[in-house]
Amino acid sequence: MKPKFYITTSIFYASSKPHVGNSYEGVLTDAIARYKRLTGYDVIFTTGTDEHGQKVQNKALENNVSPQEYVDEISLEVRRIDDLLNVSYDKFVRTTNPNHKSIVAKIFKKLYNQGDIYKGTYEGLYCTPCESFFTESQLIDGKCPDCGREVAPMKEEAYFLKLSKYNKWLADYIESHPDFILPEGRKNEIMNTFIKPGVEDLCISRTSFDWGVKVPMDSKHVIYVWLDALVNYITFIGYDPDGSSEEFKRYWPADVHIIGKDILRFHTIYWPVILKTLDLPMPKTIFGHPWVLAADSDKMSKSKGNVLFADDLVKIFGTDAVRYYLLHEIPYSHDGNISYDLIIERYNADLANTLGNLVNRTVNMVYKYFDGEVCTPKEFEMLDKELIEMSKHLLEKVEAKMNDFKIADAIDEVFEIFRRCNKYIDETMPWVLAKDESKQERLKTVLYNLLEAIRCGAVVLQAFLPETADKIFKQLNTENKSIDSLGDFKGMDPGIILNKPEVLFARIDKEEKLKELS
RNA sequence: CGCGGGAUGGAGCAGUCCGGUAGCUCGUUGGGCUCAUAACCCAAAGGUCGUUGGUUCAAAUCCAGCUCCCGCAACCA
Repeated sequence: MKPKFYITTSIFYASSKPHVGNSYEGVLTDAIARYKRLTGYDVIFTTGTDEHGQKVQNKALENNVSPQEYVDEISLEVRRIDDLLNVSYDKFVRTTNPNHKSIVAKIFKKLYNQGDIYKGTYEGLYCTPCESFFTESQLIDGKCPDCGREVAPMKEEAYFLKLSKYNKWLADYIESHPDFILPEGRKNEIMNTFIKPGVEDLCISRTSFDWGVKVPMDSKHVIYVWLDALVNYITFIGYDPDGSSEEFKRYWPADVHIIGKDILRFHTIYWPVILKTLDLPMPKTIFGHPWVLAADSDKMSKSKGNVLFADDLVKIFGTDAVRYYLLHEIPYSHDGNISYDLIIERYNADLANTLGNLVNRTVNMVYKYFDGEVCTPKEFEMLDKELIEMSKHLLEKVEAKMNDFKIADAIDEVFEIFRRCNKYIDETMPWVLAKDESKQERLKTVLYNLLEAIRCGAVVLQAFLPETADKIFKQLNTENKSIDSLGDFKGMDPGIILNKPEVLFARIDKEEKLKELS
């Protein structure tokens, strides 16, 4: 039986359309999921939308639609963009799902019954017209930040999760599991900022709005959205306090939650405590990825007018170009930039020149010299060794990078092969061999080596640029796409006729394109 | 003194833990080649590694101070 691998994105908060920075998470997670499938894992990959809460309710009101109609639309949009990016999720979860809601209520009740949730009083500064509590630090000139009116101290009944009780346990757990929070810098941040100072009990009910899961037996309270959202990781694979599904038993705990660095706190403090109270094992890793910022290193925001949307980028550059940019150009642990200018640079240099042109010139030569036929290689030389060895050992290099979540470096290992191929062509000069009748066998071997090296690269590329990998296989006219075919450098079958060369990535005239886009 | 991250040739990054010729991709310039998408290959120019001081035979790397940038410090998710 295949080993299992459960991977998730966070679920996107359905208050507005996701920009390319938000979509990044899906692509990043998808690359890992595809890689794991490719390397023999039984993968389950979930993503989705988080649809309750005050902000959603307000947005719906602004748009004159019901909250449900509002989230239906956003959720559909999120899924449409994920699909456009070839994000290969197995389940698209939505927190408005009835089963999910009923399990959330059950969980709440269970924790209440066992004393991990208790009824207490919330004290804060309250603005009556706005029906909202604020903290001291949120106030503007001591007044309500929304309407500017006076606020008054108020008390209200509320439910709390006993975080404080688990503070020590959590600190120990994080310290003794170095891979629990990655990258390491994030772990330190969480420990120093929140856990070492000590966490207070968390208020997990709200009364100022009603778009959410009702607290069982106390229906004027709505369950805090984060509790609702976090448990999606277990409810959608069949967790039930009264008896979980086989699926749940097989896949939980998650192998990795891929989330944005901004919500690390919720995933590394609240989530582990919730799991602990449910007596469930912890996810193996929580990976906090960086942000994708606009070119000037600014956060994308409507007011700044620097928002890029993934679907627009796909229209202009194609799915794999966008995937490539996101996967290869965003650094491992700190924020990266994106702009038309930068995308075009990467597109031309890596996708069009290094990869596209390589495939094109190689297939062309096979046509020109042997009518497209793949010939049996018979005359190897020392010169071939480096290329062959690189191809044979590609997987182990990629594997090492992937295990550290260094996706960009993993892709680069693949492109290293393509760069080596281009160099190999110069070294062997097939066009010179072609003119010499006595060098035909050598020429066949050179071309075979090139085709096979490209095929090896394409096999791994399936994890990152699935569409492009398929196009390459099609030109090579091979179905030999499995990871097992990488070991012996014999994956191309002699005798087959390649398909006619097709341009994978047409070069973009940068000036012209930028002009067109502005 | 709130906590943390960052500052490396024109751009984006690696190297910093375990001091010892500053590396990669791109861009620029020159050359080569002609199978190919003005592509590919080779070479060169370009950095006193934010700043000041310290330790050392030797510091991008260790230590201390300083400057600038960015996150976090919300009962919004």
